Amino acid sequence: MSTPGRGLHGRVLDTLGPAITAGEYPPGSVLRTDELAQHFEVSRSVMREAVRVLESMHLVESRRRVGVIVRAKAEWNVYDPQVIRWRLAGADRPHQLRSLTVLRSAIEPVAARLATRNATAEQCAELTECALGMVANSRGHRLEQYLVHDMAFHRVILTASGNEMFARLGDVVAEVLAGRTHHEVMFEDPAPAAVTLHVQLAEAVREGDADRAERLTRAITVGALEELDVLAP
Amino acid sequence: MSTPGRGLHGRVLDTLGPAITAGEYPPGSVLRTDELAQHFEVSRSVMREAVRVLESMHLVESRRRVGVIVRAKAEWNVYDPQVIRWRLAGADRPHQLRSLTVLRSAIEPVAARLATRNATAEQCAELTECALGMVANSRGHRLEQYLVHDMAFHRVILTASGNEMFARLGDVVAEVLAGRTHHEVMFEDPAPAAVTLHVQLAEAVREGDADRAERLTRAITVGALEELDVLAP
DNA sequence: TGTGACAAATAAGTCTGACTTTTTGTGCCT
DNA sequence: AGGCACAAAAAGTCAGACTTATTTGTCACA
Repeated sequence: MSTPGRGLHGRVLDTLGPAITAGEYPPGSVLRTDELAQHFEVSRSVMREAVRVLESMHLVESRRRVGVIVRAKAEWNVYDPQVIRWRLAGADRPHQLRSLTVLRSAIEPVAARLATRNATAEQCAELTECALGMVANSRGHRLEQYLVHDMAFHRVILTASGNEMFARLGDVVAEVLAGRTHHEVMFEDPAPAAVTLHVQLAEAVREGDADRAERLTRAITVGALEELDVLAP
Repeated sequence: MSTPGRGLHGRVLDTLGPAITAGEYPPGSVLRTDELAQHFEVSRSVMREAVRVLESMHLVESRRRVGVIVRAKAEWNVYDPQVIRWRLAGADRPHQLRSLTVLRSAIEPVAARLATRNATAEQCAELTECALGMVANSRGHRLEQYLVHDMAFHRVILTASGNEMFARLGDVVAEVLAGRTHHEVMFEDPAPAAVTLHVQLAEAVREGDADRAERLTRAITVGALEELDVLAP
């Protein structure tokens, strides 16, 4: 996923970013650029670039004569895909996963409703294709293939909504879905009911039935939330 | 609002960021760091820091032997508050405002529902206070004071939801509300119906009536959408 | 004519050292 | 106690030299 190690400063971020988002430095902690540069064995210019990136994510704040101050969690740019990845890779992964699933439950029903108005013929076809792919891989422990189609399905819905803010959540939703398959307990085949819902949703979008599309999507996301409650009570 | 001019690289971003988000450089355009540094009359190190920030926002991509490539709009981190501000300040402000209002219409009803479960006593009190403030300033062209309470109201709802992803949209919603008052045509006092809805919503949250809270919030956001349709058909 | 390897050109990337600027704390003086 | 001047500290800025990856063009060879 993404692009690890695009330059020295990226290498630094790969360890400093997760450390900060994991809460290893309590808010208000002060880091000094020179010390960090020494610690990571990079030049000050490289370290400064890394700090600038952290600053643009609102993870830290750089102040003259003081140093680099770690900001409180409430100020972080939690929609930054990089921040999301770091947090999903860290200790509060379950908490983060829940937050994102709740976000999905708010966004996706509305996106589906909009998709019934804005989806192109190609997008409708793609949707049906994805749904069929899910059906085809819903039995016999073909979880990996199922996941591919599931991620594609939701991405198409979000894109077809025609709202750029929704569309950009495609990566996030994909990450959540992938997380469920890869990290959580997921030995069994997906629930048949969920598969059916996706097929019906593709139908509803194709037919332009906004209410039905919204209702079906709500059912899907409620299912995802309940699944979370079972796994992490 | 935010922090303009936090260093030289910030000054550079203040003009380069808006230029890129305004679409002045078509996707695929190649910028050269050295030329930019000359143009802005800063050293290369400062220019590099600015580029790193743009890169972390996925506005550009830096490639060796090639230069700094402007990414397609679809790749931008459109949830980055800085990007949102730049775009709201630019030419496609109406389009951006609509995207954000649709986002509100998806998020806020769910946030309000959650708030009925998670809001603290203080937050309920604050909510009522804001609603009263809105009532008190709803007549006689006290738009500025009305706005302050309106922004605070929605911020409390989002925070009280207990979901950090929702909470972080407080700034965005505030920006949208402020935009409506300051930039759009807004000579008249707010619609009495809207004011009433806020008062009732504060009530519903206090009483823990989830369905009513969600329904009322939906009414508020639908109102905001209709208002947009009237102003920019 | 096409293809492969090799060389040159290019722009980003990195490092270092010197210098500037802002902020904070301290301690002296009233 | 209050305020003012001075000194220290750390980020910020700059310039220049050097490194490295990548692209592109060329030339020989099949």
